[in-house]
Amino acid sequence: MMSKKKESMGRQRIPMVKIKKETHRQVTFSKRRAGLFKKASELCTLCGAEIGIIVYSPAKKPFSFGHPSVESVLDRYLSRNDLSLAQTKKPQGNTAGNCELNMLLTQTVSEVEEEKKKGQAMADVRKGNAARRLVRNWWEGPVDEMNVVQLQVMKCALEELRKIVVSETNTVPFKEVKEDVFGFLDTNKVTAPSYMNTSSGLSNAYHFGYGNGCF
Amino acid sequence: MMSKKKESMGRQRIPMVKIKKETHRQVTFSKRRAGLFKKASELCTLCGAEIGIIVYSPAKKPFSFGHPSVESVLDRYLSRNDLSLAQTKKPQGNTAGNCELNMLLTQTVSEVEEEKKKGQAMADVRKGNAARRLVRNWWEGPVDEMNVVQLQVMKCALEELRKIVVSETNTVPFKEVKEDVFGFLDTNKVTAPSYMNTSSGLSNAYHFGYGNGCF
DNA sequence: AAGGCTATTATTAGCAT
DNA sequence: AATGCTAATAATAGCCT
Repeated sequence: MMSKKKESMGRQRIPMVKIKKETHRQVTFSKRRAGLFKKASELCTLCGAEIGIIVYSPAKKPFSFGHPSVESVLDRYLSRNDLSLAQTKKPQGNTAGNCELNMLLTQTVSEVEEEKKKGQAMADVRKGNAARRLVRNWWEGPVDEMNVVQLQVMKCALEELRKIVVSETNTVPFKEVKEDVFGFLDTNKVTAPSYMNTSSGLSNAYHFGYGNGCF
Repeated sequence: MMSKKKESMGRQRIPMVKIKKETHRQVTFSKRRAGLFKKASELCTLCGAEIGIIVYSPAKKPFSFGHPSVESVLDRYLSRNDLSLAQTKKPQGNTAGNCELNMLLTQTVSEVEEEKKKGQAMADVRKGNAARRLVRNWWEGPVDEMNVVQLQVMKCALEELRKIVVSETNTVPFKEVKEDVFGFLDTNKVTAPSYMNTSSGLSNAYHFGYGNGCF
């Protein structure tokens, strides 16, 4: 009598490696992309978060999700409200400061690595800064190209920054930071450190790198 | 013998609305953010996708995920390096241009609508320009959202401006200085990289809006 | 390729630490 | 705030249509 053994074999566990079969990969991409966006949507609703997601399919087609809009989120991210280094760091006290510095350095290293790969060292040499910025502002240019007013403002900003640096330095044990930061160079991760917070030079976001073993 | 009824009541279904309890919301945010990033990571691995995610917590803290890096993905998105645009649309010739214009207008309208909702008409009125720039800077936001450092810098800048107004108007081409330094009072001058000028609704990504009913 | 359909695996809500 | 636990819900792999 008809107990067909199984209507389907149901969900099967799959190995976390790139799916080889082209068609299969495409299907999985569509389904999981939808799932990802749904998760994002729920996070927005439940927690009042603002999220921007950009996905490039294996075929290089772009997909995006945004709340309240992709632009508003990118906007905020790119304009680095982060002279706010202070804002995010302050509340935590020194342990957090340690972590934050660690993240900042880690991210910088990551950026450097990527820039090297892309062979775009040119733009960086000018500043003696390996990490190129997506968004450039007048104060990022050569000092000798600034006008008097800009220089004044810059001076003021630097003084404020110095205050922060000094106070941070007093509370953060450098040795520990150094170890933490360079520790990840030992791993063979290509793109990013493990599931760790990193603060990018571009807006001090807590950044989460990609990696198969990370999750 | 003590079969404790339940070790836990297990996962409970929760309504898809903003979680009211602050602490609870924070916990959920952390857990689900991790889940979201994991999903993204898996999508990268399984399908070879490139993904950039930016999340702002309810407390406005930024978090990001990126593969190969947030910057590379945003960069591509913003500059519309995406081949799909050129590939699928270019061949069409002027119909494509038409489409692009349409998208630009649509995007602009969306932005205006959003600005209105957010009650930030100010920035637009100031310019008498409906189309807001993608990239904004911290000093363009409400003063009460600035942190101490930002306020200090802003104060400096304003003082410099005052000096100019008071004593240098006659000798210094005010207009020029103003545009250079206080570009933040006129976003036209600030920051926008060349590729931002290009029209179109910001890359023709397939976009998925936020909404409870969407998923 | 885009939607259903389960049987399974994966994620996570509520608690406890 | 972060981690561990467990029962329950949610996502989805493999098939079909």
